[in-house]
Amino acid sequence: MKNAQPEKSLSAQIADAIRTAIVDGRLLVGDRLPSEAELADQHGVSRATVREALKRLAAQSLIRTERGAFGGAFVNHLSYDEARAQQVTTSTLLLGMNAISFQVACEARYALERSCTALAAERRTDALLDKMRVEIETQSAPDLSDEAFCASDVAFHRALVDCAGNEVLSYHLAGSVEAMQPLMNMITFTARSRAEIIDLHRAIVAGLELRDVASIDRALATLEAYTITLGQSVLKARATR
Amino acid sequence: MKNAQPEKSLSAQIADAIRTAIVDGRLLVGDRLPSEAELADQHGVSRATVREALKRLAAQSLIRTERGAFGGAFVNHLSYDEARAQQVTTSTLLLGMNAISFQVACEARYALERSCTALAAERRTDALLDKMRVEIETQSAPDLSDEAFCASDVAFHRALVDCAGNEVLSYHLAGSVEAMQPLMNMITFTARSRAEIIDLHRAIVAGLELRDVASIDRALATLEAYTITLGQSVLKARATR
DNA sequence: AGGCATTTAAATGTCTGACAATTATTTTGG
DNA sequence: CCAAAATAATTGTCAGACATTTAAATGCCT
Repeated sequence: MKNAQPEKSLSAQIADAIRTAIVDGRLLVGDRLPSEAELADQHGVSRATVREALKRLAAQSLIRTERGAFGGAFVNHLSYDEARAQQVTTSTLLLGMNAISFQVACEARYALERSCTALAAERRTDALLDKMRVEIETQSAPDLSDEAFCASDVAFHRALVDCAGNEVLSYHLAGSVEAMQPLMNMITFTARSRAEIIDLHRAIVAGLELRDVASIDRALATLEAYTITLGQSVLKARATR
Repeated sequence: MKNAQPEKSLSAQIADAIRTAIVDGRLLVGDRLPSEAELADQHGVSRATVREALKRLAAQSLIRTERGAFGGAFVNHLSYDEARAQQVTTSTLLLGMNAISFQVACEARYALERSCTALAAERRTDALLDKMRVEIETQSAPDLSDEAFCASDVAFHRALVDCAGNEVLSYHLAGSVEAMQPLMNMITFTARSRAEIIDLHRAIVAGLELRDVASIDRALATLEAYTITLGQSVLKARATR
């Protein structure tokens, strides 16, 4: 069994040691780490090296630091929002760097989204349905920018996954769908295509209201097919330009 | 519009600036950043501060550093494996810290997994089916440790999502499912329960072979219900102990 | 005793300058 | 022409210093 990285930098090694302690539960949420000076002593390195290690952990939101007396580095309580923000950053970058075709991205997005329809139909609340109706209203504004339309679209689908009433599922789905948004944004929406999309959004809300899973799935499938068509026409237009 | 963090540390600000440049595409994969000394000059800070900023970015796999002449910090090509590893770290920690009930985790896991069944049935390859059969064989070994059984279970489900033949979907699903494994591991498997699970795995493979989506979904639903039952009995045993 | 201002101490944030270690390139020597 | 040695650029690490922040301790006045 060989070591994967025989000689990582000291700051990376120290970061790994602390990270492992956190993941394994030897350090609990809210625990305070020793001061930088103490850590430097314990590991036999300089304070600068310890600080680089701590910054690595801070970048992963594993710890937070507070200044002043009785400050220091504390094991952070990772919130759903923080975790999702990180997931979105990583995933967005990954997708942006790997020449993903629009069709593959679209297929993945709607496949993921369909995973919550059964639970969403069962558990949808009036508050979330209202939220979705409000977003549909927003999307219907004739002078809305493409950017704002997309933002409202994300909010709409976010509400849809929240309908499933499972916070873990919401976290994963919202992160995944949000990360794909830059790829989805390749499309420019005409008034006509916006109207089509809004109609499908209405169908989704109606399906949720009636707890009719099949109709929601049909609407999502139609939305997927329509989005792919739009994407292809955009690509074709670019190619012949 | 107020600034969220009016005064972040300089190293955090510099890290943000570089991160934004990467995400926005002003820095491309493979590009070399200026040397630490140059960055220090450009931002009017010391080299130590720049180094802390770079370590933050390295922790997110956004850059990699090479030593020596013509070394430096390079914009990293994020691979699916690296991205998934990070996603799993973050998600695992999030789920471990937030008192997620076993039932909620289980429900989310199988909901996500079901999102790929239709595509998987359509596109499954013989190679992946064989892989799944091999894992079933592994799981059938009578002297297998719980740990090894779980590892093989993960590999089996990983192959299932790969059947969908969509790399983006594989990335999201594999990461999500893997992150939930520690929660799933609360269960200790008896010989009897292992046999039940293996039967359901066989049913999944058979369903894929016949491209029978409904039977795969049934098997997954049964697996979900059975897993939740197992989890509840474990919890009950602990409570009365 | 109680409240307010000041001091103090502990910690992180930053800077400076130095040296070690690494590595591609260049030079040198045969 | 090729191999060995010198070179230069760059990151990794260290030591020490000072600035800044913040909670607690202290002291003073009412």
